Amino acid sequence: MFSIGQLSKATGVKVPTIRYYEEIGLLPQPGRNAGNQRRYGQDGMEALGFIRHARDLGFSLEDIKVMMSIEGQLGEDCSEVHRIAEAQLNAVRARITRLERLAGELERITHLCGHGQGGDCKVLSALGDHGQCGSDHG
Amino acid sequence: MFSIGQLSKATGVKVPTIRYYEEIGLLPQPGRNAGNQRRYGQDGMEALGFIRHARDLGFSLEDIKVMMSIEGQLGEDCSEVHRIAEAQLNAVRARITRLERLAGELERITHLCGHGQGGDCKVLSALGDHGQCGSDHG
DNA sequence: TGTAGGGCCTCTAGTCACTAGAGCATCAAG
DNA sequence: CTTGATGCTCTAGTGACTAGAGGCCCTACA
Repeated sequence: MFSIGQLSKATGVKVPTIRYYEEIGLLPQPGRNAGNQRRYGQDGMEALGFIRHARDLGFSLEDIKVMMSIEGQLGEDCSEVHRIAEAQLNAVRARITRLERLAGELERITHLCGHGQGGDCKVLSALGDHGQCGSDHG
Repeated sequence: MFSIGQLSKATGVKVPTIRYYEEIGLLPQPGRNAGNQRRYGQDGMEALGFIRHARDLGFSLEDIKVMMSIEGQLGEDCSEVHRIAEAQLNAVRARITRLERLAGELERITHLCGHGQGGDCKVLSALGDHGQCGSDHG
């Protein structure tokens, strides 16, 4: 039996975040001790570990809710989980592509700058004028 | 002179977003016509273009506010803008690195799956157990 | 047994960058 | 003169938390 603070330390999820997950129905309500404090068992630990890992992988809480509702069902239907995971993979890949273009553009922009020697700042004008961009980000 | 709708179409920034930028002091308050409707000139167009471009590059509105306050000052001090842009570049690069690790992990996870033929779902167990991860994401 | 301090409780409100909707006024075209 | 699009303000909602107030509880130590 862990207190919320012990659970927090063990999983790296902050105490108010754990309570928030409970509030939105992502974590089941744990038992309470005589003084109305939350007491978690191994299952609570595992559920929170699942959420934490999935959040690290960029899944939304909504996606996680769906996956958790599927988990533990008789003859778990993997196809929905698979669909969610693949959608997430595609989203991540798209984000990478976009960010790489942005990095290129930012690199170009920062190299324009003479580091504050005064005069007009090319960084600012580059930011102000999309037409100067090498690539078609955004 | 443009209406807010024309400005929106020209820049691709939605009408409520333009009003929001004005509300938080990012865009100067434009003039109004007899019927209290906003009327923008070329300067408004340019300011919004600057914001839009910088947002596309991932700058926060706070960063943009600083950059805009620097812009137009006598002997613009480029160093602050440069610092912001470089910090932004570093942040973008870090995000790319992280996302690449996530993509690898997601790829690994989705490939575990037999597409819903029943039985226990390895995607779910992979998500539940960080120890299964190949890399040290998150 | 008393007490000090941490941890825990609920509740409200704030964050960022918008987005949606209500309910009304105004504008431009026919 | 009417109609429908566009505009106005205001409030509230989004996601995923985070911060703070004001109080209760638990544990360790004297």
